[in-house]
Formats: sequence, structure tokens, C-alpha cells
Amino acid sequence: MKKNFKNKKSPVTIKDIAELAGVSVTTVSHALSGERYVKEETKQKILKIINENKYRPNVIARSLTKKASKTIGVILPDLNNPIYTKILKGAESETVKDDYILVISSTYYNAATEADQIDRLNTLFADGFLFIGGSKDTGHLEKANIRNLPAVLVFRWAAEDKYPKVLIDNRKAISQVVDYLAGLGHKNIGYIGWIDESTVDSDNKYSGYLDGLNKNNLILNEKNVFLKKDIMTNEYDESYNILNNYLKSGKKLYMSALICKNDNIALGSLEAFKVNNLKVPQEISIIGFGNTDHSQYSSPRLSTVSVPLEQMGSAGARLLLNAISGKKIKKETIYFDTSILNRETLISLKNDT
Amino acid sequence: MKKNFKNKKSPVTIKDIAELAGVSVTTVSHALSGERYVKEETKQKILKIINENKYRPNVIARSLTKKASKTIGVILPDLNNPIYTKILKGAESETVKDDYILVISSTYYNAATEADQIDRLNTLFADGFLFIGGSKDTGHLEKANIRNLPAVLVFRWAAEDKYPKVLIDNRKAISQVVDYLAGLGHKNIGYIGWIDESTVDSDNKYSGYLDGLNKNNLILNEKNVFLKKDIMTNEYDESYNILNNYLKSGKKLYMSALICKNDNIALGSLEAFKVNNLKVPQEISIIGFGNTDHSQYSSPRLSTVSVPLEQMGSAGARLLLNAISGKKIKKETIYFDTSILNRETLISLKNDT
DNA sequence: TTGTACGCGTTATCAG
DNA sequence: CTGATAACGCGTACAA
Repeated sequence: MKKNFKNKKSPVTIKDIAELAGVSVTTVSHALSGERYVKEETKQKILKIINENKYRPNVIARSLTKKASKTIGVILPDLNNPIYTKILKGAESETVKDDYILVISSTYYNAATEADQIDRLNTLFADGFLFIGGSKDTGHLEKANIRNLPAVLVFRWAAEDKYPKVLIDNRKAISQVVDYLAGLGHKNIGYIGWIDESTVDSDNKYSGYLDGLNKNNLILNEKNVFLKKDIMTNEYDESYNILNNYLKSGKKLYMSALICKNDNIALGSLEAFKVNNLKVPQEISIIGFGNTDHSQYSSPRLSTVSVPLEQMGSAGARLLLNAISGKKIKKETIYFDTSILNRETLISLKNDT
Repeated sequence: MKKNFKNKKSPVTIKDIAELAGVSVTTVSHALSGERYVKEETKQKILKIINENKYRPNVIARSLTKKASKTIGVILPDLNNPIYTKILKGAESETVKDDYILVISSTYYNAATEADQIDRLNTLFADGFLFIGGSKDTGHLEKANIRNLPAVLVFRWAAEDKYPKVLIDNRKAISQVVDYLAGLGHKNIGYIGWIDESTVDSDNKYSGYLDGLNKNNLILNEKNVFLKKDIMTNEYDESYNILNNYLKSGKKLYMSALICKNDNIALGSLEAFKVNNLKVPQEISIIGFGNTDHSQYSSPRLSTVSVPLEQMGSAGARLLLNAISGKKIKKETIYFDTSILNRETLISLKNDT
């Protein structure tokens, strides 16, 4: 009596359609796939019956015979981080074109969880893996990927060359920021950030800072460097505190511009300067990194480095799609260019108008 | 010669294991599932062989016989909107407990796309649907859901009672905000927002504003109401412009507090006040809605209404999981309570203390 | 305690 | 132009 969800009224199958149309299942299958010719008349008849009975092919059964599921497994660290969801959005826009479905799971930065997820997706017959972000350690990734499926890494720095990767060159990007600031006439350029052991990322950013100073014949002054050894779990507050404590202790700023590892840190720094009555950008220029959503809502609006995340997602997805469809792909790293978005926190020190 | 991805070296099957272990597939199957007793000795032997050969059951095949895929289809409007990803996170934390996998697709607010996605997931043998956010119109939702699977709506206002829903009561929430402001001694309370035709949502918020005024014996002054008829596509800029134009034209503010439809609008309003040299909260109090990530980075830090999004996601998922496992669930709406998060943009007008 | 054999819904192969 | 029938990999009556 009570309608139980488990008693799904059995969906109509290809067999039902065949019977109703008075043809064989083979013909129905081909009428649908176009794999071989079916007389127009019977085809229309079949299509009509399919429509009337709302038949939908069972992709599970199809996957079983085809040994492919039109499904891509996506592993990312955190669904709440807009960096990853932007990449995801880009990837989805590409995979949907080829009728692939995304199966997404998040690891929340836990290697064991990641291995689990991979394992689960592996049994799910995903046709390939897209790794978005995460640790540079790919050991378990390797280990878990027993079915030897194609995989592509996006925004994930890994030491080995086993997988194609889509990245930005952090080092180069920050070096270019130094160029830009030097071009604006800044001589004393600072850096604030933290050393990220797990993602290569920050190392490269700080290296890029050093590169940039070097290239522009600027001297490295340790008074301008605010580098935390380990992870900042709350980047906004921690960067705020670092600079606020520095300024509150009566020390003066030697730099005229500050490069921040990312936008959160930039926003925290900005707040510290404002609280200590330092005018941004008149007294101190700031530039963030990432162009995250909220970077545009600060006042003054944050200048930052824009990263083409969606494009990177699309590119990674396309790479994977190619691999799945058997096209050879080079196991190379594709680097995307960043661009400097100068909003309101950078000032030119040159007085040639 | 060239290793083609399509030639996946055929994964080891249950049959292979059976042969290697010298038992039947049935025994292997039961050794794994525990459905019936298997002699400890043979069980260990089987497990060992499974391990050695890295056998993983093929869930596709399993789904075919079981007519269930341990998969939940999730439909949401936009993966870049933190509101939805927070709900998603909550849902995932719940579904993972029962070993369900989430298949996520985004509609980008397009009804046709939504119908498509539902259709795709339908053929995918999803065991149920979770609709997160989106239009209040559920017509196509209904139409597409031909397999009659259980579905739950989270943060999606729909007219009909066909589905269980997990919501907040916008009307009540805003009414409570008026209470709160009245309690702080505010008499002239304003509202800024827009009328959202597609989600019931805003109607209710504005209604809640009227309710609140009424309940607190405050008068509605149209000078305090900034209501746009249609959608604000760029809420921050539009709200900024509305208030900035108002103030620039020399008009004065009659209100002492402003309720904003959401945080983006609150942030735009805040900026407009700051630019026009109105001190927040000394001269004008502001409260947002949503407690979105960037609401905490403004200065002063935005007071707002906090919505338990993750919990709502978990609750919705649990509801769905119950439905899938055959438990009867009431087709009711569960309302979650909001709470007022008073940070720095609200001032008390009472001088008792 | 274990095995045989069929069915799940589809596509591929081979026939005609 | 169209059909039978055998896979695909697994679960599970039914049997022993």
C-alpha cells in the first residue's frame, strides 16, 4: 500500500521497446546509436515508442559492455576553496561538451582520504582522473591508481614527470611582479608569506621574489621580508598580526611596496597598515596574488596577480579527454601566464607625470 | 606498439580470483560481502589473493544486478557560489558515511540545462537527487524525473509540497533582525534589496522587514526603502550606486540602521557610506545576510545573519539517504534557524549604561 | 560449508 | 536492412 522508494517501478528497458515496436533489441539499439542503418520508417516508429514510454538507456549496462563509463573522477582538496571550484568550473565546461559526467570528491588535505577516494573512483570505472590542487606528494596517488587510467594534474605541483600538468609558474609570476614594481620606481620591495612544504608553490614564489630583486639590481633587505616557516592556517589574521606587531613596536617600514603570497595575506596586511595609519598606496603599495573573489571588495581595492583558473581547468580537462579517447598526449607541463591587475593599491614613485 | 589508453589491461575479475583460489565465484563474493559464512581458512586465502592481485570489485557490474549505484545526483546552480559549495560540503560529509558518491552538475541558472542534467543523471542510475538552490519553479524537475527517484531540496524554495525541503525562513529571519535592531533602540530602519521573482526568497525577506516593523510598532518610511524591481546582477556595484547617488544628490539619511538583502549588498552599501563620509556604525548601522566568507574582511567587519549552510546540507543528505534506504520520510519542510552575528557595523542607540 | 547457473540491460559479433 | 545470441562482471536463488 505505502509506496516504498525501493519498489521503483521497473524502468522500461530496450527489450520492452523492442517488443512494443515489433523489432529486435538490436534494431532499437542501432536506431538510437546510428551505428548502422535502420529503415527510416522503423526508426521513426521506434523513436515514437521510446518517447511515449519515456525510455532511457541504462548507462550502467552500457558501461559494462563498453568498459567505459563516460565519467571522470575529480579529486580536489576542498570544495569551499574558490580556487578549486573555479578550476572545476572550467573543467566541467569542457567535459560537458563530450558528454562526460564529473564525479567529484574532496580530500580535505588528507592523504589517506585521497587514497581512499581514488580507490573508490577506481572501482567506479571512471575513465580518467583529474587532480585539482593538493599535495606535491603523489606517492599514494600512484599507488592507488591501479587501473592505470589516464590522469592529469591541474594546479598541483608534483616532483615527478609521470603525469601531464597544467600550472602557473609562481616563480616567474612573482619575478614579473618585481619587474612591474621596479618599473613603477620602487627600490625597496618587501615580501610576506610562508614556506609551504607541501606544494612547492611558495618556495617558488619566494624564489621568484629573489630572482626579481636580482634581475632589477635591487638589494635584499631582511627588514623587508616577513617569512613564516610553517603554514599559516589563518592567513588574514596571521599576516595582520605580523605587521601590526612590527609597526606597534615602533619600527618603521623600509619598503615602499609589499608583495604578498596571496590575497588573504594581502588583505590582512592592508588592514594592518590602515590600523597603523599608513596610507595605502601613498605610503605603502601592496599587491596580492590570485585575484580571489573578495580581493575586489577591499578599500582601496586590492591590486593583485590574476590567475586564469577556469582556462587552466578547461585545458586540463581537454588534455584528459584526449588521453581517454586514445590520443597520445605528451607528459608535459603546460604553463599558463598570469597577469597583473592593478586596481588601487599600487602607486608609481616616478614623478615624470 | 604504442600503449593506447583504450587497451586497459583487463582488470582482474572475481572470476580470476576464484580460479586462483580454487573456489567458486560465489565464495569469493561472499567472502567479500559477508552475506553468508565462509570458512575462515578459505576466506583468508581469498583475501590474500585479492590483495596480491589488487582485485577491486567492479561497481558498475554490481550496480547492474543490485539496481542501485550508491550514487547521488546533485544539481546546483553554480559551483563558484560559496553558498552552494558549503551546503555541498555538508551533504558530502553525510553521504560519505554511507559510502555514497556524489555526482555533481551545475546548471548555471538555466532551466533547460537543469532538465538536461537531471536526464543525464537519471540514466546514470543515481539512487536519488539532491537539489541545492535554484529556481522555485520545479516543473521541469518533475517532468525530467521519470524514474521516480527520491529527491530532496536544500535551500530551494518551491511552491509545491512534492519534495521534502530544507530551508531557512527568510521572512522570520529578517523579522528577527528588525527585532534585534529595535532592541538596540533603532526606530528608523531601512531596507535595501531587490525583488527576486524566481526564488520566493527576496519576497519573503522584504515581507519579513514589513512584519518586523509592524511587530515593533515602527513606521514604514519609503525614504528608507531601496528596492529594485528586478535582479541585481552585480549586487555590490548596484547597491553602491543606489546609495551613492542618493547621498551625492544631497539627500539625507532618515534611517539609523539599514538591513541588506545579503552581504554583497551590505558591502556595497558600506562602501557608499564610507565614501560619503558617513561613519559606520556611529552614524549608520548596517547588517548583511549570509555570513559569506568575505563579509568578515570589510572594515569595519560586517555584522550579518549567519545561516547554517553545512548543517542544512547534512540534514538534506540524511533525509535523502533515509528515503533511498526505504525509510518513509515526511514530505515536509525543515526550517533551520539563523543567528545574528554582530561584528562591528551595529551600534546601540540606548544610553542606559 | 560451498557450487551452479541465471539475470541485470546493453552492445558486439556473426548471420542472414 | 534486420535478428539471435554471446559477452560484460557481479550477486544470488537454488541446490548440494
